[in-house]
Amino acid sequence: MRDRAIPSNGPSRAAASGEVSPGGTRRRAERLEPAQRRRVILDAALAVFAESGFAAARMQDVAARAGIAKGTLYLHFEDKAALFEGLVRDAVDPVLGTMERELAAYTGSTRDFLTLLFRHLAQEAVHSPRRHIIRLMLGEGERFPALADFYYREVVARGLDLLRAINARALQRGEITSDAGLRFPQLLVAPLLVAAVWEGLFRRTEPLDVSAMLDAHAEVVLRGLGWREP
Amino acid sequence: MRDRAIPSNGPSRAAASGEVSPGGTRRRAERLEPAQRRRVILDAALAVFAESGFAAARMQDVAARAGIAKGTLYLHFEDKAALFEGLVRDAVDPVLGTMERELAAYTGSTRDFLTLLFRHLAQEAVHSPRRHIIRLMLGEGERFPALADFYYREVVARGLDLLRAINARALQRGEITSDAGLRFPQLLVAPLLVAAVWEGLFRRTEPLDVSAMLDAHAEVVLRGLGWREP
Amino acid sequence: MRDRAIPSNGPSRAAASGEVSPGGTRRRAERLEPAQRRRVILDAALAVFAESGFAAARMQDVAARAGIAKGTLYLHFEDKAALFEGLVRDAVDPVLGTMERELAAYTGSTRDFLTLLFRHLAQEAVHSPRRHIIRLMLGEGERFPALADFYYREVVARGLDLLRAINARALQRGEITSDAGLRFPQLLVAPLLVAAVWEGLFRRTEPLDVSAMLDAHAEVVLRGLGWREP
Amino acid sequence: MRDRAIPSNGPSRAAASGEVSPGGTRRRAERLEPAQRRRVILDAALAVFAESGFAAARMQDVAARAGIAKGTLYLHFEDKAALFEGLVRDAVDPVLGTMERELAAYTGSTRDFLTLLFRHLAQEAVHSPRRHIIRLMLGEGERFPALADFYYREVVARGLDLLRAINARALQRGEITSDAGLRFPQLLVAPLLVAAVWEGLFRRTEPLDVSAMLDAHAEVVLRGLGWREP
DNA sequence: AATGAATGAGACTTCATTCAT
DNA sequence: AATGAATGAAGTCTCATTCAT
Repeated sequence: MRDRAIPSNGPSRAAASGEVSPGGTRRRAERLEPAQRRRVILDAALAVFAESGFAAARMQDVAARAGIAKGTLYLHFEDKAALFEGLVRDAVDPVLGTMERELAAYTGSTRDFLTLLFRHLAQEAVHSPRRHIIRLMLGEGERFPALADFYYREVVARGLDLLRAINARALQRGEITSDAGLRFPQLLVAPLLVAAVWEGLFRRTEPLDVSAMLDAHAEVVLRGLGWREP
Repeated sequence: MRDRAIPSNGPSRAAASGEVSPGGTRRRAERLEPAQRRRVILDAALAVFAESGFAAARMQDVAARAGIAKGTLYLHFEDKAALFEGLVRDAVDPVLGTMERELAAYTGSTRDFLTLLFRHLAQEAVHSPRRHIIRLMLGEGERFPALADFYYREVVARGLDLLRAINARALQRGEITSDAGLRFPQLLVAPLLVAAVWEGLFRRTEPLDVSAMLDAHAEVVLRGLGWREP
Repeated sequence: MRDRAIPSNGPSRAAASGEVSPGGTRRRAERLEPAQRRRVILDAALAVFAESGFAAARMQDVAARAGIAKGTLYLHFEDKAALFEGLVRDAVDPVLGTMERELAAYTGSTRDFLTLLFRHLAQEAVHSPRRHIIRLMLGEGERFPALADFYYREVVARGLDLLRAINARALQRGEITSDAGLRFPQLLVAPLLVAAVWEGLFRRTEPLDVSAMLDAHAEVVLRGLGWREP
Repeated sequence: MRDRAIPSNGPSRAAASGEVSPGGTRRRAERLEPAQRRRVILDAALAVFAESGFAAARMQDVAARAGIAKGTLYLHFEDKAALFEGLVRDAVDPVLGTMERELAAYTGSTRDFLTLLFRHLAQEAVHSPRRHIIRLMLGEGERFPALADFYYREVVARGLDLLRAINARALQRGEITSDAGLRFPQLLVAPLLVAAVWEGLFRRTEPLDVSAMLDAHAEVVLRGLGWREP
């Protein structure tokens, strides 16, 4: 067995009798708009890659979960790596764009905006189905440099830019005094990474109240940046 | 079909007799104490698993890097999963124990101790060869729940306890006023996780000055906790 | 270590494109109905297992003899053991059913019926391709208890029941006087086992005239059971 | 796994933790007379080969059961095949020699001698540790032609000769009238083969009263050969 | 477009055999 | 002589990918 140290709980393959009966009962899947079919496949792929990681994920399982035949996958994606890339690229989310636009329009206090942002990002990093993307990047990113680059550009850099903009405005408005968040915007989102990782690894052992932690973080970091009620 | 009444799958004569085949001159590795051999294997395994992740790592590569034959691996580890577990378990480090003892003996300011701690942990998480362990846990941990548990107990829980102790003492001494770090010690180490991940994924795209970031973090978080020079 | 981010282990281009490599011209086998393919595989498996026994048989050889690739075997049988079981189960033959029906319809003398039965069984045990099944069961049966059970139920028990019925009828008709064959029907077929084994082991050293032996057996055993011409 | 369809109940190899600790506690075995050591090894080998057949038997298990190290085996036997051959050759038993001598000296009735012979052979074929040799020959004989020859010469031919001698004398004495046993002495021992096989395969499913069967056989076959109380 | 049987490279693991101690 | 760590060929089984239908 290749690597089934922890057996996946996907569809079991072993007929009890040891005889394998090929030719399942699946009917020919109905023709779908390519874009819709792509959507279905990517959703299935996210689930399977999230459960197994890249190398251990089986194309067969992706196909099964998408309700199509193995061969059909290859009509939409060149190969497994392309599917993985497609998955990550596709999951890059409108959240950032939304927040960028909201920031531009926002007139309220930075404290409130930050609270809003954390809530959005926690949603994204801890509860959305896309939360798995983060773990996948952590685990496989080093072996997909092009993908890490892409992810950096599309997600990380934009996110950090957004945070810098927030900091810059807060400084300019006199809400905070420290430029630490301008120099290292990572400090503002670091707890989100902790939350994402924790949910993946230690949730069962020791649950974490993510919201409370993020509230505490907001409080600490704002005070730490020299927050002064405007 | 060739006669297989007397199969011979022992070491090939050519290899055994010391002939040199072009491109592969490996001799029989010298006999080693089991503990030493184990050490050699684990070092090799760390390198290979770090580079490839669990599923994509090849036992063959581990063996080659350890300078031994494939079969020898299995004299020391039941299978690939056991090797991986052995790797993680073995890498649990004295750093925490050291810091725990140092904290007990430390009489200086919490600020200084925190600075010291960050420097130690950054060393561990960003520069030590064991830094890969963190990424491996991030990537594979969900598929090795027993290992995640172990890692939680031996590393995470102890680390968080240490941080709680630091916070409690600082509060008691009147150095800080907020109990946020007592409730969520994760906030103190979150940037270390960021650093570890960044080095793995984005180092090439956008280097990060980890020391400077950690200094900024210390400054922000201490102020955020209500730091007052004692 | 070579880059394995995008491993390729699909069919090699050379093979897929129909190039001919010297010494191995195998083309992709034509698609077959699962039942037909199964038949082909089992025939090949019988040959290979018969030649080598279970442990020494190679799946590769079964595949080659079936004219398919290794992997195809596993589309039809879970593993090697399942293939072996399928082989034995499948070989359970209509001979017994036929004889059971013939006995019910037979009105001639028991002597004649027994002669007929021996001829049939000798065919089965010494000349049919299924003769190997017997030796396989002898050699491997102890390591496949479920299979031994199955074989007992489907072949041995039914065969002995048939022999008991023959004995009972002969007694009732007054053709014989001894109930030894009723109590130990095994005695009637024991020479068939000898024949099967002899052909496998000593044929080359010392050929055995199976027909003559069975004729002698019929003569001796009938007289021994108290045969009296009806 | 090579073929562990039915796991041997030999010493388990899997440490629960997955870590393998080489360097057992076995002390260096005391020096033994080569002949004695050979004896110990062959006894161990019989047990292991009987349980697993040739291909699936492990030299390691033989060594362990003999209480010696793997390497030591090779001081006494060239290789695995030689060990197997040694096993079979060595197990050729004095029973035949004894019976040959007893026949020469025997003055009683053939019926009594036959009863005695059956009892001896049943002991050999069903209860002695050497009973496994028969199954081994059945299972592996075809792949060890030299061994099958040897076995034929040393056991089968001699046994059949003995039976022919018995028949010849009985005919000459007028105890029987048929020469069927002279032409096919196999008929006399066929039930022993059945007994040996039955014990190996069907004992658990359906026990067989071997003694009673052999008594019935003696009765039937003697009567069948035209037995007349002398 | 969709299917899924067929393919075969390759990974893990086993174990007969060797040989330095 | 005895040992057992070391070796590596070989075997089973997996699964990404292809292609005839």
